Formats: sequence, C-alpha cells, structure tokens
Amino acid sequence: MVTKPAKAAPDTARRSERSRRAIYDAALALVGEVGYPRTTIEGIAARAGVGKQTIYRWWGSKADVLLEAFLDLAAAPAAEPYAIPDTGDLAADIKGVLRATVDQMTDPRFDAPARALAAEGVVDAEAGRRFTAALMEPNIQLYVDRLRAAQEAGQVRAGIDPRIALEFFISPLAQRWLQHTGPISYEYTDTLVDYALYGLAPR
Amino acid sequence: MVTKPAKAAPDTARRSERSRRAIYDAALALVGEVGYPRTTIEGIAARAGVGKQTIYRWWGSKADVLLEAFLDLAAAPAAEPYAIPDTGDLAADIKGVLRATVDQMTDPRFDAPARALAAEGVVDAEAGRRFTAALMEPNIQLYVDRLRAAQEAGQVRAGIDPRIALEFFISPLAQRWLQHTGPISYEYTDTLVDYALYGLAPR
Amino acid sequence: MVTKPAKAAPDTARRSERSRRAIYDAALALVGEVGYPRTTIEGIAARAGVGKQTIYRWWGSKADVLLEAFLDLAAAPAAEPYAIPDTGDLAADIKGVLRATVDQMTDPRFDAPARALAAEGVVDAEAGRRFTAALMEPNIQLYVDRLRAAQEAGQVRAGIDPRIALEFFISPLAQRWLQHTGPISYEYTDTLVDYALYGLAPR
Amino acid sequence: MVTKPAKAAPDTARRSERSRRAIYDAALALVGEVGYPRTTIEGIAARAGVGKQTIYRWWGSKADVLLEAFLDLAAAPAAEPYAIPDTGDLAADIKGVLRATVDQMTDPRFDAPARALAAEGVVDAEAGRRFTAALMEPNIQLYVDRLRAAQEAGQVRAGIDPRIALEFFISPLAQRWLQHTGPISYEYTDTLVDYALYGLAPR
DNA sequence: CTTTAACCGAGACGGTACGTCGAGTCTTTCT
DNA sequence: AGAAAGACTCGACGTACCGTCTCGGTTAAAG
Repeated sequence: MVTKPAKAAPDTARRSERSRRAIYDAALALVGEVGYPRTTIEGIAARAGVGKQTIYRWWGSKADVLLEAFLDLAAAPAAEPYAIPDTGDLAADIKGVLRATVDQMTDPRFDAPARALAAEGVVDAEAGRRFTAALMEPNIQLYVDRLRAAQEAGQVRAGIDPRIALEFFISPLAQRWLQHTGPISYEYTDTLVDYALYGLAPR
Repeated sequence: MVTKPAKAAPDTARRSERSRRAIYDAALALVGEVGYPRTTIEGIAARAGVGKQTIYRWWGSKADVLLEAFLDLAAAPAAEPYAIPDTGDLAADIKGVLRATVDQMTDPRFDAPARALAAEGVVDAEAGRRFTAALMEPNIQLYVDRLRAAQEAGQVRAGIDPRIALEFFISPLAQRWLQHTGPISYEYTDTLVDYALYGLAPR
Repeated sequence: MVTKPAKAAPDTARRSERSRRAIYDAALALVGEVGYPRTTIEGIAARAGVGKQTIYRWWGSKADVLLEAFLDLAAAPAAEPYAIPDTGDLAADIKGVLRATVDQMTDPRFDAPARALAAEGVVDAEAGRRFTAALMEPNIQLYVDRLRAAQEAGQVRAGIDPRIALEFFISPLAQRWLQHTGPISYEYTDTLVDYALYGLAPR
Repeated sequence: MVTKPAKAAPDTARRSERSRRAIYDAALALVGEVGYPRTTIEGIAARAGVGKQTIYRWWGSKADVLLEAFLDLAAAPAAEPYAIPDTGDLAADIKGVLRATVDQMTDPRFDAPARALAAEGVVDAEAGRRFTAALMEPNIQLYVDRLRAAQEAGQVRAGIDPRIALEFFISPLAQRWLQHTGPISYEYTDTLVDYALYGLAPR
C-alpha cells in the first residue's frame, strides 16, 4: 500500500489558528464581493495578511479552501439545531423547513459560496461528491427520517422510497436556484409540498 | 437606442464557415479531453488552426463558444424530432422521454460540455439564463404542452400548474446528474414518473 | 544535428524596438540604483512598463539582459573610435589608453553593470566566456596590434608574446578594480606601464 | 560604545562544535556540487542536519558561512607552511610558488568555493575587502617580503615598489583564472616570471 | 476585372495569477 | 540557553492564458 509520494504532511499541531480563521474570512468575503471566478488564492492571501504558501500548505485548491470555510461558517454559530420538527402535520413541517431553505438561498452570504462550491462539484465529480457528502447528506437524512415517521403514522404510502420521495421537495427548488429556471418563493415551495404529498399520501 | 457601444459588428457574410466548424470541433474535443477549466481559448485556436482573434471576433467568451458548439452539435444530425408523443398513456410517454434523457446524460459526448455549461450557469446568472433559455426552455415547453393535453384529457387535475408539475420529472433527475447525488437509471426515472403522476392524477 | 528541442524561436521581425530599449534602460538604471543582486526581472519589467514574458521571450536570464544592455550602451554613442594611437611613443600611447580605462572604472554608470557581469562570469564559465568575448576581446586585440607594431619598430624584444605582455598592463588594473585589492589612479597605471615596458624593451 | 545594535550576541561558550563542523562540510560540499548560487541556507541546514536558526545565529549571510568554511579548510591540514623560499634564485623561487597556485586553481575543492567568494566580492565591496583581507593579504605579504629581500640582494632595482611589482606575477594569473580569459599552466606562469623579472632586474 | 476593405493565421504585447522556492523570523520542544 | 524542527510572511521565480494589437496574405464584394 502506497501512502502517496506527497510532500510529507505538515505538522497540524503547529498550525496557526489565527491564519486559518483569517483565510476563511477572506475567502468568504471575496467570494461574496467579486464572485468565485474572480476570487484568487493570491487575493485571499493578501486579504488575510498571510503568505500564499500557508494556503498551499494546508489546502489543495481554491475550492478546498472555500469548502472548509463554508463548513466552518455553517458549523460555527450553533447554526442549525436542524431537525425537521414532527408536529404530526407532515405538510406543515416540511413547508417550514423549505421556507428556511428559501431564506438561505436568498441570503447572499450563503448564496455566493454555495453556488461556487456547487459549480465546482458539477464539473469535478470527486469534488462534487465531497461537497455533497459534507453539505447535503446530513440534511437529506433528516428528510428521510421525517418521511419514515410519516410512513409509520400512515400519512405516506408504505411502498414509497423516502430517498426518492424527498427529491420532490428538494430537487425542484435546487434546480430553480442553481439553474435560474424559475423564481423562488414561499408560495412556490408550499405548492411543491402540496402537489408532492398528494401523490405520496395513501388513497 | 444604442444596440451596443461595441467595435462595429463584423461582417457576417464574409465569415469563414471553415473556421467556425473547426472551432466548434476543437472546443468540444478539448472539453471532452481535458475538461472545461483546462480548455483555453488559446488551446481551441491552436487546435482549430485558427487565430485567436477569429475567436474573439465572433464570440465573447469561452462559454459562448462552447454554448454555440453545443447547440450546433445538438441541431446537427436531425438529432431529435423531439416532441413528446401523445399515445394517450401519459406515464408511458413521459417515461420514454426521460429514458432518452438518461441516455444523453450517460453519453460522454454530451456529458462533458453540458456540465461545463451548467457549471458556468450556476455561477454566472446571466450566462445561466442564456443557457437555460437556449438549451432547456424548448424541452420544458414540450412537457408543458403534453401535460396540458393530459389535463384536457382529464388525466391530470385541472388546478395543477404544468410549469411546476414538470419539475417533478425533470428536477430530481437533473439534480442527481448535476450534483452526483445519486445513481441514474431507467428504473429510477420510471419510479419518478409513477410517484409523481400519482399525485397529479385526479381522485 | 539537433536544432534543440526549444520553444520555437520567436519572430525577430515583429519584435518591439520600444520594449527592447525600455528594458535596457530599466535594467541599467536598476543595477545602478540597487545593485545587481537586488535587480529582479520583475523589477525590470515593471520599470520598463513591459510584461515579464517579453523579457523571458528574448533573453534567457538576468545576466543576458544586462550583457546586451551593456553592449548596447557601449555601442551606442559612437562611444569609442577606440584604437590605440601609434605616435611612436609606446609608453605614452598605452598610458593614455589605460587612463581612459581608469576613467571608465570610476564612472558608476559603467562600474555597476560591468561588475555584475564580471561576477556572473566568475561563477558561470560559459557566461564568463561570452562576456569576455563580447566585451574584452576587441580591446585586447588592439593591445596585441599595438605591441606588434612596437616589436616591428624595435621597441619591444622580438621573442615576447604580445598576448601575454599585454596582461602586464591590463591584469593588475583589472584585479585592483574587481577585487578591491588596491587604489586605482593615473599614477598607478603610469607606473605599471613604466615597470612593464622596462622588462619588454630590448637591452 | 556600542559594538552592534544587534540581538545581544549569543554565548560562544555554549556553541555546538559539532554543528559548526557539519555546516562547514555541508556548505563546501554543496558549493562544489551545485555551485554557489544554487547553494541555499536551507540546503546547508538540511544537509548538515541543523536548524536554520543555528546558521542565522552565528553567521550573517551565505557568503559569511562559506568564507569561514573556506578559511577553516585552508587552515586545517597544516595546509601550507607557506613562505616563499629564498634560495637566492628569485625566478625559481617565485616560479615554484606560482606553480603551487596553479595547482590550487585546478583543484575543484578549491576552485568552486574560491570562485563563489570572489564573485561575491566583485559585487559587494565590503565583502570583497573582507575576503581579500582574509584570503589574499597574507600571501601578498609573502611576495612583498621576498621581493624586498631580492632588492637588498641587488637582484631587483631599488626604486621598484614591491606592492606593484608582485602584481605582475599574481594579477595575470588571477585574471585568467577568474575571467576565463586564457589557459593556465606551469609554462604560462614561468613565462610570466621571466618577462616580469626582466623588467625588474637592474641594468 | 480590378481595387479595396474585411477576414484570416500568426503571434508579440502588457497584464494577472499561478504554484514553487528560498529568505529571514518566530515558536515549540527537547537536551 | 542552545539546538532541531518547521510554520510563518514575504518576494521573486518562470509559466500559462488572458484579451488587445499589429502584421502580411487571402478573398469576396464594390467599383
């Protein structure tokens, strides 16, 4: 088994926390201000008051930096206790979560870096899977859980695969957001839930 | 009204058809071989045996070149008579179209450039809308038409908005493809149609 | 015979005279102002208002740039009709030329770049031979000619090799200049000539 | 009186002899192997198995390290009893010393570091004077002494300044070596002595 | 049937960013 | 406190492409 002929991993213990934070901040700020393509590693380094080498030492690419910065951002402020509530009213519960998602997509602090990562993931399968795993998978699991609970409560047909069913809520919204194929609003997501649940409910 | 403060549009009549084709071919080949980000205008020019200026004269960006090349590719071989058939069996008709879409997504000749354009569109709203308009809107319209026909035939509830309904077929597939969030297969798209139509059908 | 697997030589005809001059000027100015080691290619490019690539396209190294700049400087103002006069008085003739050399070595416009090139040549044999051939060989030939004339006139012994004899005039001065081993003055060079000619003259 | 506004001189007593030797060895080896410009402080430290700081603590520059390493090398093996013999035959005595010098210049263990130091000295006057004082001055003094003895013995004219006269032996050889202006051989140095002494001898 | 203006291949140009190397400083841990 | 180790900021390296700009040489429409 080959450990890789790489550069001999740097010593994580000696890593400068200060620099790491500054880099996250600079990266997110720049992506927000000038967009992902015009965000450069040199720009991040300069803004963070950091040597380029410090970035190259710890990350492999601009996308890597941004992914970590983004994860850090999401993890930081106890951002989301994030569980889909279970009030018994499946429609209302999911509508609530989707409205929160709509809010996020509208927030430029989230929008710009999230798009950047998504775009990277579209073109680079490996990166895509990493980003998906880190950013989306946890949320998806919540939907699966809530839908299974609804199935047990007899609100969703037994034969339905929750992994597929949740895509009726998430994917149309995601596509409108990513590909600008249509407007995004509470009304829209509410409708989505109504249409979709109609098909999932038992007769 | 000024159409553009640009360089005085070049004379289309004198344009070299030869070069245009060579550029399309080179662009598609390069995107397929090295991927979109490593495809450069200089590379396309060199491979096409063309001066850089010839590209800059007729297109505004790498994305533009690729979009046109892609449209040309799609338009070329009488590619798709492309209308959703109306056999009276809505489920079967849509399943058929989605299976064709799955085939496309699996074809690397389509996959690489389409991803490249999609990624560009994710990050650049303007480009995104252009690509969407040129590549997706026509297809979407076909779904709208077919769904309206189904509504008139009483197979879909009257209150349903076809613009939203079609997203239940398209968006989950699109997201799995774009974001590598799951496998793509005929079985999957068939299931999609079954689940969704169940909700759209009248009670 | 291999022509070298190099980068395909650029087209000299299209070369920008403007840039070339600007680069010469910037290089000489910088060497004069901050010294050779602190003169950088980036600095030259910036000062000349030129892209780095334009330097790398036409020269292989900082030393190359400076050598050409220096040669250009020397060639420019009909700098030296440079022949050692033959008044019949060998001592006086050579003293005159050496005094001119002393003047040059005292002129900072000459001193800084000449030292830089010399230093490069000390360490890099190939460069050294190039510099020697371009800068010193022509002058050396003048000494040889003058000494041969003196031999024919019977002022220098017949057996003497002029290639070696001229080193008695040039080398001590060169060493004092290059290695700071002693002061340089007209008086010094005059003495040099007196001592040396004493040994070269016939008894 | 302040000797230096520096960092408070380190305590020489605690200095690691081991490291010092390792650094000398590494420096000389590297200069010999890859040349002076490609010899780096980091490289020396790594090769010597020494921290960079240990070098910066005790020396001020790459040139300093090399100079000391070189002096150490020269001093080490009781290298040269080094006095010019006085057999009464001035020509023979000097020819002998010069032949030894030729041998040194031909020895790559001497050649590489000596050139490096010389080159540094050409460009940096301060360094040049230091190197000259440490490496050349002692030898020069020997020539002065021997020439004075010859003057007293009546073999050299009384008016001759030995400081200048010795340059006829040393400088041409030095220049050929430093600037690659000609081949170096016993025959050459012998000729030098013959030509020069001819001029120095009394009539 | 010639002019003549535009497109064309080619590629040099001024730039920006890349990813790497080394300088010299600083900090941690061991001896 | 010196030393090994190595992360840090900084500046330069040499390269790759960008988009603009000539330079001849075709080439198709206007004279």
